[in-house]
Amino acid sequence: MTGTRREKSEQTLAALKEAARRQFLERGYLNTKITDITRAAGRATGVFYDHFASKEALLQALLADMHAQGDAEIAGPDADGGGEGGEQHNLADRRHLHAHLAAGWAVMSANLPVVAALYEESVAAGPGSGRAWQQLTQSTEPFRDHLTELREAGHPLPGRPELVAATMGAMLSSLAYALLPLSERPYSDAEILDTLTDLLLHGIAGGS
Amino acid sequence: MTGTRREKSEQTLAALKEAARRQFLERGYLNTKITDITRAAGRATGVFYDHFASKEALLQALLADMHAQGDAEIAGPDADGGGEGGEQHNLADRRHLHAHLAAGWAVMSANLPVVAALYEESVAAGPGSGRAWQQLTQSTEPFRDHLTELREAGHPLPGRPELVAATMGAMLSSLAYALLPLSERPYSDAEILDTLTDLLLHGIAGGS
DNA sequence: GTCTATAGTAAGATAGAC
DNA sequence: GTCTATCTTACTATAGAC
Repeated sequence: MTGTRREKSEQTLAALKEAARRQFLERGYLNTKITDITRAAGRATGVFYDHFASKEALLQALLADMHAQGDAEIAGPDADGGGEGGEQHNLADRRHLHAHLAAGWAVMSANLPVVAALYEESVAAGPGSGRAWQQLTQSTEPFRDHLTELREAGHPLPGRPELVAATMGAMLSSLAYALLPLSERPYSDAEILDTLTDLLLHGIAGGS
Repeated sequence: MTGTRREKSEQTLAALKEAARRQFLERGYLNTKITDITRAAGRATGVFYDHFASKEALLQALLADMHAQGDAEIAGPDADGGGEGGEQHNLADRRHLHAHLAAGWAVMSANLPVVAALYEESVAAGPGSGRAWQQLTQSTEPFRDHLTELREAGHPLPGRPELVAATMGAMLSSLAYALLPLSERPYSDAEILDTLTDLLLHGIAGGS
């Protein structure tokens, strides 16, 4: 019974999504046309609109899939398996900071087509739109909260938590967009994460 | 004698460029159509092609203007007025680092329409193109050189100079694109620069 | 040099057959 | 549900008058 209408539809839906992910990564989200997706999925052009209202709607669906998949927040590994409930997250602790950065990096790495597409979308909205700043503050909320705790615990910070968090996020996402898609990557994930951790923890002056 | 053909042409050229800058900032480079530019300049559509072959060519012209204007390198204030020739640039010194960041920030601020447009262009090229990484390494060459010197002088760094430089550049440019165009800016330039300086110098742990 | 008018192109979106 | 064929729109780019 692989031939019911329902099943065929789901197969097509999945094929479209998978094709879109591939195209978004290869051509970029902005450059990908509806026909690129249907062709890559081996379907006719018209089929697209039986499943999605637009390319933007498709991206939102992919985003929902990503969230449903559990890799919830871009910088919030708080729900990691085995983590004790009330455990303190001290960002000033090297292990914790490294874990946070690694988690964010892993999420972006695993969902690169979607993450990169969202990034392109927010940039394409134009400077005046304010979407870049909006997305930055939204996606770094977990960072900001941890930094606020840190400050309230008496730890001095280089600036207001929201600004520091946004700065860290700008660094992470921008670097991920530049480095992760490369076929010949000049640095390993481990080296990047170590460098980011040390830079954020002790700065240039602090050394490794 | 304000009516020679030559003069009229130059006026139109200038009007087109100025209109383009305004439109790039308001609508974003990618969203700006040729007709948006000519309309904003108060000229007919066809005129555009008498001066530029395409929107990309126009952007290159604006970039050339920016360079010609003297604000040469995005992070190289080495040619600052009054600077002694052989003066050492120690990035690990707070004043020097702050000056470098401030110079880069000022260039971006003064040429925001062009800088933002180039940023949009490199992102729109798509992840697979590698243009994002290319632009990042290119624009942070001065940073990299200074960091290399620092390392050779025995100063420990959080990672390889090129990677650290690219990371700093990613932070700067991404933050500038998000914050500078906002009509109601949540942070002053001074606060941003102080925060960036302290973060890069001593990290989260170091405090201000 | 600049204008108006229009040709050309590419992509989004839909209608109706199967 | 999916296909082919087509309509529509928006923009780029050019031609020719002034």
